[in-house]
Amino acid sequence: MARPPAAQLAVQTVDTSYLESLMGYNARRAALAVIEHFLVVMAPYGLRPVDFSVMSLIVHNPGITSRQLCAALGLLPPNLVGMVNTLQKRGLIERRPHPSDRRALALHPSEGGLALMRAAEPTATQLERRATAKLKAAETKTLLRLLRKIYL
Amino acid sequence: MARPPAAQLAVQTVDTSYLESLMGYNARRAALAVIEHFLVVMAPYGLRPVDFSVMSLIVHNPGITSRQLCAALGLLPPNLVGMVNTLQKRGLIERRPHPSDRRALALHPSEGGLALMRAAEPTATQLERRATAKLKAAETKTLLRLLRKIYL
DNA sequence: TATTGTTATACTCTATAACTATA
DNA sequence: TATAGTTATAGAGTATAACAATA
Repeated sequence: MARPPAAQLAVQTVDTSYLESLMGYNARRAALAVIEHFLVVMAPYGLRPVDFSVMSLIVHNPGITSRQLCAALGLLPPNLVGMVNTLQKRGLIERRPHPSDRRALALHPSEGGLALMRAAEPTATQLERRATAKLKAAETKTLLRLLRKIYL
Repeated sequence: MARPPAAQLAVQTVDTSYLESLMGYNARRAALAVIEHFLVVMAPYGLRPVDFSVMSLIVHNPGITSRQLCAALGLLPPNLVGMVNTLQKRGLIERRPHPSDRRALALHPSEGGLALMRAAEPTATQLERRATAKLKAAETKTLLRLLRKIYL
C-alpha cells in the first residue's frame, strides 16, 4: 500500500506537539485564555487588565507612586501617565503630594474607586474559579506556585 | 506608640499579594519572563516568537495552509500574510499549490528553512531548561500539564 | 453561499528620547 | 549626578472591512 509523496498530501490535523512542549508557548496561551474571559467580565466596570492591576495596587497600597506601580507591574513610566490621567478623570483615584519627596505624587483611591474595586475584585476572584474549573483546588494552588517560580 | 495617619506615610514595600492570587496575572508574568529570554537567544536566527512558531509548525506539518496556521496559533489571517511573505523572501519557506484546493497554498520549508530550524529548535529547548531551572523535572512536567488544562 | 488569501486601515500596546522639577 | 513625572513620537502587535478566486 504505497502512499503518495508527503509533499502532495494535504495536512489533515496540525501537529502542535513540539510547541506544546515549550513553557513560553503554554504560559502565553493560558494567559490569553484567562485574559479573554477577564475582558468580558470586567467590561461593565470599564477596566482593562492593566487598569484593574493599577487600581488594585493603589487600593492595597494607598500612597503608592507611579514609579512603584511601574516597577511592580513591568510598565514603562510614559505608558502609565495616560492610564493614571484617565483613572483620575473618572474620579477613581486622587493625586496627592508625596509626604517626603516633592518630585513624586502619592496615588490614593477615591471613595468611588474603593467602591468600584470592592465590586470588581470579587468578580475577578469569581472568574478565577471559572478559569480553573478543570483543575482540582490543590492543582490550582500548585499551578500558581510553580508559575511564580518561573518569573520571580 | 501612635502612628501617623496612613495617608501621610510613603509606601515602603508594595503589596502585590492579591494580584499574585490571580491565574491570569501569574500566567502573563511567567510568559513574559520566558519570552524575554527567548528574544535574546533567538535573535541570532532572526526569529521572533511568532516566526519561530510559524516555522516550527511548517517544518512539522509540511503543506500546512495559512488558515490552519492561524487556527493553530490564534492569529488573524491578515496579520499572517506579512510574516509568510518575509519568511518566503528570506528563502526559508516555499508557497506551493495546494493538492486539493486551488484557493489555498501549501506552505513547505526550504532546505535552508529546515537547516535553520534544526538549529533553532534545540536552542529553544535549551532555553526551556534555563527558564525552568528553579523547578524539578517533575514540577516542569506538572506545570506544562496544568497550563494546557487552562487553555485547551 | 461560504471559504482562502489578500489589501488597506485603524486601533492598541510597547518602546525610546528628551524635558522639568526635585533629590 | 540621579530620579519622578511628563511629553512627544515611533514601532510592534492586534483588529475589522472588503475584495478576487475558488469551493
